[in-house]
Amino acid sequence: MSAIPTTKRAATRELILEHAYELARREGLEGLSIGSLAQGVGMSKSGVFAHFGSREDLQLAVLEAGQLRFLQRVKWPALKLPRGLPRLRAIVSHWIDWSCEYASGCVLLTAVSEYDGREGPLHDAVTRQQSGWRQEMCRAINHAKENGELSEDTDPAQLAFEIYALILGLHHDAGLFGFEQARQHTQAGFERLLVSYRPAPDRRAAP
Amino acid sequence: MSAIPTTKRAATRELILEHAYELARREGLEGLSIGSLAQGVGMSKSGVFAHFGSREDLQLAVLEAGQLRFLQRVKWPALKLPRGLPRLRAIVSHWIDWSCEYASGCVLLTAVSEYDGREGPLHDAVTRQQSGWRQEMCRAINHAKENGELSEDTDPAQLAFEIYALILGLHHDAGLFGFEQARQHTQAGFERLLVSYRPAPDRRAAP
DNA sequence: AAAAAGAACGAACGGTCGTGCTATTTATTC
DNA sequence: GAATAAATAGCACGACCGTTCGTTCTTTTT
Repeated sequence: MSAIPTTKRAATRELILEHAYELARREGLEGLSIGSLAQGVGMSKSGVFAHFGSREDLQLAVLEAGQLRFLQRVKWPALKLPRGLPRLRAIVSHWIDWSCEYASGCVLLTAVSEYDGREGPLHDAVTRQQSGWRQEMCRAINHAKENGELSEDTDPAQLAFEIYALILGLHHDAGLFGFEQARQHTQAGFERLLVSYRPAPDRRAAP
Repeated sequence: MSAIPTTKRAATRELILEHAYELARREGLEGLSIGSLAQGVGMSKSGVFAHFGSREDLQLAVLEAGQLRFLQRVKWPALKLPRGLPRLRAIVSHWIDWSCEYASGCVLLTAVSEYDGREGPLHDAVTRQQSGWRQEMCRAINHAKENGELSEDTDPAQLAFEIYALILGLHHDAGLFGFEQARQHTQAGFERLLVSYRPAPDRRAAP
């Protein structure tokens, strides 16, 4: 999944992070405890602890691991498609798949609500992560706009917000009311957005 | 804020719940600890504890208190307006105000992400709460539809989902990127939704 | 084979948690 | 004002938390 570990140390660190990521998906980064993590990987608490200088560093590492997974599941495959609407559609499509992969518990999203009110390294990391991704969404939207696939007066930040909102709705509803319905609402909402932002047809060419 | 307490017991219970609600807004229902709550109200842990048979019952009480506050801030004022689009607009407007009231930390929303993966009384209460509110949204949308203020092929559940998603986006962005921008995006998104669901104009009357 | 380095263990610390118990104080009722 | 009931305090328990420290076992280097 990532680079081949060179040292034994890096290998077990990777193993720990894998378990930690799964644990954090269920319990959140705040609910991630070293004790249960150690039990999960079959090590002692201190053995796990030694790989990260502190719990906070462990949480930061898990956050980063989560971002890596997200990017390689959502962003990278979309980069193969041409800029503009196809790539934007791919991003949203992969994003929906990613969100549906497991019923509930996206580490990155949970981290937002866990740390947006506090301060510290984790808050900073989450903020950096989120604004970075939002920026990428804006870029993808801008490409589509430049291609003439979205209306000229499209506000990229506004559309990015609306897309993000749909994904949040997906997470919300999937956990509460079930998957399929949530997925359909999200997809329908996205299509509706695209219609809403569709460029005005050329006056002369209207059917 | 609520009914006048008759007994001393009910009075201090109310007082505790007020503090607990504020605490849960910052820490979530899972982060709500009896120790810090007791310190907040100036009582002993056991004194506070005695008012609720268990921590779980305390959490349930806080959840209910949160819902009461939400309804009387968002729903009840909107009931004064006529059914249909005016009332729907009022609901969303009050909802946005409610969401912006404090930077971050809506007990009801936080509770969703805290309990949608687990099971137990809290999960059940949250689910009941959320599906109840969604149903109310659908009813308000249906009124507007019956008034001819929304397109005849409006899917109430779909629109309710999209409105809810916008509010989730508001919470998300407000905590991360600041209030004003988030509020504007939310309001603009809602207006865009209304345009998108506007009923088709009478063929003969088009300007 | 001897020596140095690295990784994991196990026990323990101080702290906080929720939750029972038993007093003691406070309010209500006669 | 005394008697009774309710409300709160105080204390202790066991569990879990993150963290530290010294030891042991394994691996690599000399």
